[in-house]
Amino acid sequence: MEGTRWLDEREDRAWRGYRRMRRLLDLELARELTQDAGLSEPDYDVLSDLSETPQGRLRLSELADRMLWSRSRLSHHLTRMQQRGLVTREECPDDARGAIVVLTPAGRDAIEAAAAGHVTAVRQHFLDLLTPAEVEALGAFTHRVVDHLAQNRAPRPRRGTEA
Amino acid sequence: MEGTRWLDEREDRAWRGYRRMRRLLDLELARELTQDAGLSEPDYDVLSDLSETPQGRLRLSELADRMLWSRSRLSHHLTRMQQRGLVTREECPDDARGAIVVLTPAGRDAIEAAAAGHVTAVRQHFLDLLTPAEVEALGAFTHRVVDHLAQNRAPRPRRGTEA
DNA sequence: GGCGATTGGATGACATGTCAACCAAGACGC
DNA sequence: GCGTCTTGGTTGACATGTCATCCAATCGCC
Repeated sequence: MEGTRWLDEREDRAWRGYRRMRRLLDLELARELTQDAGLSEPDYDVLSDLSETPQGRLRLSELADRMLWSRSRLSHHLTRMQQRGLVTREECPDDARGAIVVLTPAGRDAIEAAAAGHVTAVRQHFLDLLTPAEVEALGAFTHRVVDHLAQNRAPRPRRGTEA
Repeated sequence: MEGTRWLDEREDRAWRGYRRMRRLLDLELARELTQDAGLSEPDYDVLSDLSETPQGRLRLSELADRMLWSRSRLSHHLTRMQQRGLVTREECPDDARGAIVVLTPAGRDAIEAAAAGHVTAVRQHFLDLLTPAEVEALGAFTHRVVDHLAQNRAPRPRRGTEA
């Protein structure tokens, strides 16, 4: 790795700022979330994704893909959430191997109780500190990066010829 | 929480993009780092922060503060890194309670071997996908957010009258 | 319709992170 | 100097995440 292009001052500032912001924002959002709603960020994400579907139900693997989680992680996490009464598992009619994750009424209550406060926190500590142009730019470049990264990865449900 | 201002389309796009980018970028950077250098991201961060000091040595608490880690987390992690020979602990001359974390030659080698590849990956999957104006904007708003978040938190080394 | 390959999901062992004690040493008031 | 309060760091118990493995059900192909 001889001809490495190191980061210039501007890039270094951006990269460090990004990472520090991430960390602080995570800490703060997680703190408020547990305090106000008794949920962790992963909890919130699961409930949020579920609640965005019409019936509050999703195949486990579908949910895992949306969240970019491994099936294993999700399965473990669901077991814990299930014990708290936030979700349940149902059998899948069309594929007997499959599991359907279902939002319980308690889970629905939990996310509805948490959502407003969480969005407010996201605004207060992040979005509202940005100018409209910055928000626009953020949307633009994050999606560009996502598209780029989504390519290398997961050559769609296909033969595993990669790498 | 009646009058919640929910996210408009632009904000929602930015927020989702941000979170998805984070996740994908983490996965990819961590993947390359372990593969090419046998280090996790936390490992890399510890080594990187240490190597930025003139002597490759830092008080444990100072390092923890820089990284925004709890002392406990750092202590555990150092124990593991120490077992791999990447760092050592020394007694602190001016404060007998204190511990000084020291980069070993092997640790120095490890970070030097990893750095170029990591920076290249950061460029390839992130910075180089942004226009100079976007990099500039990223540096600007992340630091703004960091400053904001740093305020609520940690009322400096002072009496603990908070909250 | 039967057999090997793949897939969906669960599980156990292990790595990592958090939280709440704990302990020794410094700081401070007297 | 000596109680008491705080601080720096470690530790153990526990929560969470990862990885490899396993099993049953589906798929493909004949």
